[in-house]
Amino acid sequence: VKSNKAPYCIPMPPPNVTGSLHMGHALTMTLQDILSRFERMQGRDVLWQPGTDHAGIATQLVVERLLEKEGSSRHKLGRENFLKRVWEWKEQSGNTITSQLRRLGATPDWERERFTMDPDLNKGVNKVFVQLYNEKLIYKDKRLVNWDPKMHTAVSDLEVEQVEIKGNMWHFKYPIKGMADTFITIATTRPETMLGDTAVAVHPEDERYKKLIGKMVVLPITGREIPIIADDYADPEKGSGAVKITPAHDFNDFEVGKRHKLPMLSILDKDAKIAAAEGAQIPEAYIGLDRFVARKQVVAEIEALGLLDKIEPQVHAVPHDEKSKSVVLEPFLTDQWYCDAVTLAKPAIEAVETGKTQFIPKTWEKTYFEWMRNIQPWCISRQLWWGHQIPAWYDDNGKVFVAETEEEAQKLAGAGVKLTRDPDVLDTWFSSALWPFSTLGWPEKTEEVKRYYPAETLITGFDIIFFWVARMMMMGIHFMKDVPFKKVYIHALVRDEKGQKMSKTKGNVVDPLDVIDQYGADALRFTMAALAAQGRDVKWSNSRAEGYRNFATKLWNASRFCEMNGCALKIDFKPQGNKHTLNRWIVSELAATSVKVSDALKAFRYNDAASALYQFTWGTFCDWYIEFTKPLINGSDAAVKQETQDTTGWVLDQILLLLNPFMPYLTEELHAHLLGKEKAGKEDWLQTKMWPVFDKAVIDSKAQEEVNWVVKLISEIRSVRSDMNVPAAAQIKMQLKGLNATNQQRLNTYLDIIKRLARLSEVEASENAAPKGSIQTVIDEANIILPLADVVDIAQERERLKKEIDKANANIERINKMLLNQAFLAKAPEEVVQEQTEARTEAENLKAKLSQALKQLEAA
RNA sequence: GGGCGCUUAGCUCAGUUGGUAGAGCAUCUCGUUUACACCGAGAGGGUCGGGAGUUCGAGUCUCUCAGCGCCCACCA
Repeated sequence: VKSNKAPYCIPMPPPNVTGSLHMGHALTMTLQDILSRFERMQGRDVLWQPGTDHAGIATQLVVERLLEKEGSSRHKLGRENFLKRVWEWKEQSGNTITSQLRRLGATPDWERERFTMDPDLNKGVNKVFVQLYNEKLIYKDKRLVNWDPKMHTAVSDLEVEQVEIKGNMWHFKYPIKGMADTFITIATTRPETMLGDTAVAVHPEDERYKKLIGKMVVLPITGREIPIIADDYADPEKGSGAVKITPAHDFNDFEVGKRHKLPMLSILDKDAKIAAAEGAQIPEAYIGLDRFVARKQVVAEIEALGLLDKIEPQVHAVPHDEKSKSVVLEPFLTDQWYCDAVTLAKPAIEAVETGKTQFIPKTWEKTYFEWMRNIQPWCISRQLWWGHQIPAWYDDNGKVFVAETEEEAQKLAGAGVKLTRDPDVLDTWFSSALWPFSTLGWPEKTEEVKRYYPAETLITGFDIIFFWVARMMMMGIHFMKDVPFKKVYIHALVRDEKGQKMSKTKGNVVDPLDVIDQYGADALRFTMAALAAQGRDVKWSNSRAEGYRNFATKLWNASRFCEMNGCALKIDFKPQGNKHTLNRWIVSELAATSVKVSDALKAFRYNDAASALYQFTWGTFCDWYIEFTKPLINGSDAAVKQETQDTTGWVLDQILLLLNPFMPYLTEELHAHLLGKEKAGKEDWLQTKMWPVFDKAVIDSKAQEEVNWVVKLISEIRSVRSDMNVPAAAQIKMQLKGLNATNQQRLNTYLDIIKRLARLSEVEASENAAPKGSIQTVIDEANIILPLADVVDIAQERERLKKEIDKANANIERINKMLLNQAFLAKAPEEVVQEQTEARTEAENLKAKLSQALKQLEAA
């Protein structure tokens, strides 16, 4: 704790221990690292809190597969040994991801690394559970859950993926008791569930069935009698208008069943095989059949009974487990622990409404609200072994005692009462929900809790807004009486170049480690920043990465240039002391860039920050400044030479500083180099330096104007030369006609530079008429005349001038359309009118000069 | 069914209060200059998905149509 600095906390979304670095990590961690480094350079006491998540199901699956290969299983091992095995695996392989993060250059506070199943974090989990239980915000309930018949566990609604499957709609005729040859037809996509039907529902207003309400149906196969009930749920428009009700195997039917107090017959076991349910009267032949086998069996028997009305092929959505994909989940009636999310969500919604927590971009708040306002009870128990075992104990009568430890539970139950612990574990997201404070040592009253809660910023992907962000909000507010973070920056997901989600099955996965091998970690990071515009997705592009690798090389070469030309870094260099315009200019441009970059980062506009740095470094510094100053460095004016060398070295170092959050490896290396050291000591590290803030005095707008004119002149000459196919090697003459005093002065000052960069042999400012066979162009008030009598192609020059004149004409016309419009003059702001008027004058001036040049050409 | 978003140069994308459309890559031309060919100089290329509206003025605001994508819910 560096107590003299303002704290800045950013909790790292803990990657799964099972994971290895993928592009999504590379993106999110890069963005977090850039921000962490940036804030550190602002002098903040930054805590970027790292750690890993135990990832219940995922990890258990990994180890179970391992066991399977060994011919063993978790059941053979038993719970205790199995857990031992998982821990062993975690010790060996669990830090793969964190070491990969180091390769990426991520700099969280590694010494504070936490794991969601660390002892102190477990303590927090138990405390939260017990308190919520005592507040009646956690309770046990028998409801339908999505059941995974392979893993034998409840699965979160959020982890259910609806997959479109080609199936059938079977229409069955159910006979009505006491009415010979009268049937009521129902339709179903899951015939086997009919064994558990406990009613048939029709709409109360449905004329077709009104008279049947209250009658009994004799359920085929089982012979059970079930009532025909009236319920709004039955939609007369759908199917036959009559619907079978299977409360224990369908979420809607469950609600209907509750309304009508229907029996709930659970006819499947944990493996989703048909099981004998009390009172269900399922024939012996069905018991133990797999659900899909039973389906065929039921259909066959119904058909044999002559009760099959028809079969229609139909595509319908079937719930699958998001992770394993292959497993069809089953609505299953079980006892589970629930958390009263409805209650907890209220203040969490309010916190975002009042702006205590802000989403960036703001549009994600809608997503958050949408879910939070319709939130369902959160099923927090899982029938797994790997995770936080629920701190609840039962006596022989099934009475439950919830306490943080077994001793306390025993106290509650009374001495001598034999207690058995609830075997279930908590949903992984339960412990992740506590991450912003559990990692700081809560429930202990630590310095860190006081200092770093709430966090300033959370950076994460939109895919876990519900899973994680929302839950942290609920738990944070409930237990800490304050939001867990003030800002949530939601970034997109990384997709491939075609916008497809990366997946192993599609084979379009880009491995960030391969990218690092190929282009370097710095290039990967810079690319991520450059691609991270606040849109929906980040499409990975190898060509972009290649471009930024080139950028790194460019910077490296610039540094080499500095070294070769005596441009060293002087620690006490003061840019405001510069005298030469070029040096004053580059410092001004640098200052402007620095502001752009920090403004962009403060607004999470990483791409803007990246492009400002790219442009300044490559365009302004390398392409112009270094080229401009070569003559100065090789020149005879010792004072100017020294100042230029010092400025060059210093600006390069400032670039390294600004670029350090993005490209930490290269910039540190070059910085050390600039200091003349093989390897820099800690005290020299850029990441410990302050972000440059420039005095306004350093910005010299006159210098900027002046140099911009020179740039424009050179560009103009180069463009014409190229257009007219003047050989690059040819040194030609130039005459400037009509030059005003200011620019004449500038011309003299930069004569050498202009000659060098525009490949000119002689330059003169004179009012003489353009010699025959010249090519001409215009810069502001002056004509640029390049006499090339022997080389120039008159016809080509004529074409070129005409084209330029056309352009000027079009421009004038466009502006006239505005300026001759009374409504525009009346309603547009004065400054816009002014602007356009000036633009017109300029364009007319240009046109006049070009036309004159054309006339001269024709005359010659 | 409800919600969100996207459609801008050949490709991938920027474009923050409405005021003459930008970048990288790709393409084409030319390369003198010992920091750099992972380079330098120059050029071409867009009626901003279609239509309507608001406005003096729309890539930018509103409506509408079309195509694409995502999320949630449902599917007897």
